Parts: sequence; C-alpha cells; structure tokens
Amino acid sequence: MSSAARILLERLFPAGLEDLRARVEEIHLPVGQTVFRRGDPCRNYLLVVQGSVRVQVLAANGREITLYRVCDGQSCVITTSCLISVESYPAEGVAEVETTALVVPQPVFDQALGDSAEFRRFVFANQGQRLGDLIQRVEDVVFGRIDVRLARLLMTLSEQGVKSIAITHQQLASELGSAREVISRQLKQFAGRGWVGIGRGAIEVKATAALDELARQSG
Amino acid sequence: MSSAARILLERLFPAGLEDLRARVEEIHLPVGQTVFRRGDPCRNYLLVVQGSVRVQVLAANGREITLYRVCDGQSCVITTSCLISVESYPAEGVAEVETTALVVPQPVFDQALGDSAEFRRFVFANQGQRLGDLIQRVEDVVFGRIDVRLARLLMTLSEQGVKSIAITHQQLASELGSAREVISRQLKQFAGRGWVGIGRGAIEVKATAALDELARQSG
DNA sequence: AAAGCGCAGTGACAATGTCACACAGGTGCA
DNA sequence: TGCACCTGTGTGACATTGTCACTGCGCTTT
Repeated sequence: MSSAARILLERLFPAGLEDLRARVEEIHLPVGQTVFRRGDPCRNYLLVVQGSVRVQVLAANGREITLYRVCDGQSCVITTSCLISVESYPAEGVAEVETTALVVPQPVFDQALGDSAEFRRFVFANQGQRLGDLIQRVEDVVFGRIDVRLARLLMTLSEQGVKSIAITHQQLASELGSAREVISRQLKQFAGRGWVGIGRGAIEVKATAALDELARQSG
Repeated sequence: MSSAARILLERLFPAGLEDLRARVEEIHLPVGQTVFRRGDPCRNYLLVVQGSVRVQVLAANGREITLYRVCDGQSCVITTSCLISVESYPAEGVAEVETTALVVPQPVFDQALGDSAEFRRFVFANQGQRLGDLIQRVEDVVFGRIDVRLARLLMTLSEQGVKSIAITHQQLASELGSAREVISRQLKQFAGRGWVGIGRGAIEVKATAALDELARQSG
C-alpha cells in the first residue's frame, strides 16, 4: 500500500479502528479504465488517493457532459449515495489518468460511519462540494452562453501559466455538454480576435486578459 | 407538535436518544415563504414533515429552473451537505404549500449522525434520491427536447386521473428551465393536435396516450 | 368606464445543435 | 513512394430553442 493511502487511512480510521483499516484494499486503475457504469449496483465506497476520475453522462446520440471530477483525496458522491440508498449508478466514471484508489467494502463503510466522526465529516464534506459543483453545472448549462463557458474552461485548463493545452474540440465539447461544431466555431471566432491559436489537438491561449474578461461575464 | 412530526422523530431518534428529540423544534411555513436563499449560511437540518419545498436556481435575466422538491418525510440534500461542509447554500428553497418542518440544530444533527444508525440511513437515503434527481435533471436539460420534457411534465402533473391542471405557462417554463414563449408555442402545437385544451392559467390534458408516447421518447 | 395587472399570442431575429459533407495531417503498409 | 485509413477539423444548410418587442385579453381596482 502506498504511503499516501496509509496517511489517508490513518486520518479517516483513527486509533481504535485499526481493524477497519485492514479491510480496505488499494487498487490501481489504468488510464481510460471505467470505474463504474450507469445502472451498475454499488457495493464499495471508492476513495481516490491519487489521480482523477471523470464522472459523466452519455446521451444516446453520442453527446456527453462531464458532471465533475474526483481528484486526490476526494470521494465520489454518487458512490456514497448509492451505497446507502441502494440505488444503481445514474452516471459513469472513467479514470482520466492512472489512478490509485481505496476500496472500502460496504460493511466497513457502515461501521466507520457510526464509529468515526472524522470519517463522517470527510464523507459529508465531499458530498457538499460535489453537490455544489453539480448545481453550478446545471446553472451553467441552462442559463450560460457557450462562449462564456468555453472561455471559462480554457482559463481553467491554462491555469498556472500553461499556455498550450493538448485537447481536441470534441473533448472540449464533451466537457461542456455541447457539440464539436459549436466549439470549433467559437474557437475560430476566438482565433479571429487573436485570443487563441489553434493547432491539431491543441489550443494555445494567447490573450489571457480578454478571455478572462469574457469568462467573468454573468451569462 | 403534530403527531406526524412525533412519529418521524421517534423513528429517527429511537429509544435512548430521547434527549435529542426535545431539542428539535417544529415550524410552520406559509405558502411562498422562502426557506433559504442562495448564499445563506446553513445552521440547521431541515426535515419536511408535511408539505413541499421547491428548490430552484434563479438566473440574472429572470429565468429559473426547479432542481427538485422536498416533500413529506424528506430532507433537503443541500442543507445536509452545507451543514457539514460549512458552505453556503448554492440555491434557494421556497415553500410551495403550507409546510410543517422540523428544525434540527447542527449539534443535535452531529450527535444523531453518530448515535443513530436509523438517522444516518435516513439522511443518506435522501441524499441519494435527490442526487439522482439532480443528475436526471442535468441530462434532461442538456440532451432532452423541449416537447418531450413538456409532455413528461404534463403527464406527471396529471397523474391519478387529474385532467385539468391549474398552472401558467410561466410556471411550466420555470419548472423546465425554459422560456414562457417556448412553452406557449409547444402547448399551441399540442392543442392543434387535440392533445390538450388551453385555458387561462389552466391546461386540460385530453390525449393521455399520445402525450405519454411522446414522453417516453429518449430525447 | 378607465386604468392597471397578470397572462398569453406572435413575428423577427439570435444562439445553439444537427446533419452531411469535404478536407487535411498522420500512420501503417503494400 | 504511393495509397488506404483514421482522427481531427472546417463549413453550409437547416432545425430547434431562446430573446425581444410588441399586441391583446380578461379580470380587478379605482
């Protein structure tokens, strides 16, 4: 077991609950691995130690939208909720990068909820953040303009001075729940204004200030 | 305290937790009362005994969308999550009808989570259902056609043989996160096919079968 | 009756999504 | 080298949905 996993375990299952720790397994997910599918029953509590799981919904016609990501030290709300309410997954999860996760079997999860205030706090805090993300997503999708949302996404992706983003138009569209053609046109418009440069499978962010201003708009 | 409230309390705080019951208050919310606003901090756990609270998001331009409802014997996910993760409300809640609710102060909530497995199960089950609703809502909004969504809504509202629905076009639009004009046009189209009758502030559902077929479509 | 208000109808237009293609840059292979 | 093939992108025409600016209708208040 990795040291990061051990630290997390010790935090969530403090002294007195050592027996629970032993029943938690660590797994490694390769890139692109599906963690859970829509309609799957839910038997374990999943906890990402290191990596990233993208949670998305797919439409019949091939369109898709990313709901949120579960990153280092976070857990998946859907898993949590389904585990207790005994419903099946309403979305699917895919490992975006090589990911290390802890698998907590349902009985251990149940017991830990009762016995560890720390564990409860962790589970609920995660719930709150994910739920907030989700509501924000609904708001964006229903009321937001696509140019503003795309600008926001580009700003997020180019954080920390990264100016060249390796991503296809289709991936951007999936992220926003839009269509590739729409994204292509918007990017062309951005490029026309000199805000970005477009290459095959890559976007170069040039006018951070202009994009940022657009991203800050209410729409 | 109402008898319904007492029954709920006894279920969630079983024998041994009588002291917690005493610290829970019952409140009555008049129609239209705002229960919580966007940005409000969250200090109590709210539990609807009888009535209905609509949880919605408002846009700057006046458009709005209903995320879900909290009905008899249910609790609000947002409240639950915010309570623990100490975030502020990302949406707002309004009592749709006169509503009776239990107010559980945060310390009582915290203690009950640790001491009552029944309470935990209740809280999590509610979380799961509301989260499922929310994901379904995202899916509908992003991928769904407005005619299908409207047909679904009409079928839901006319359940149990109620054929005449007292509702305005604006209210239907708010429910679906669409615009009044769009709904008016769709209804006109439905009316043209003889599926519904339109009156001022009321819709009469005539062709249940046809609407139902449309409602079942994937889009 | 007149004014005011909430509700609904409508046409023109803007924004976004859909469809059916064309084309360009790689990669692998004959 | 040249060709088939795949993925990613560009584009025009069109459908659907949202926005805006009005109009009119029915009801209540003045």
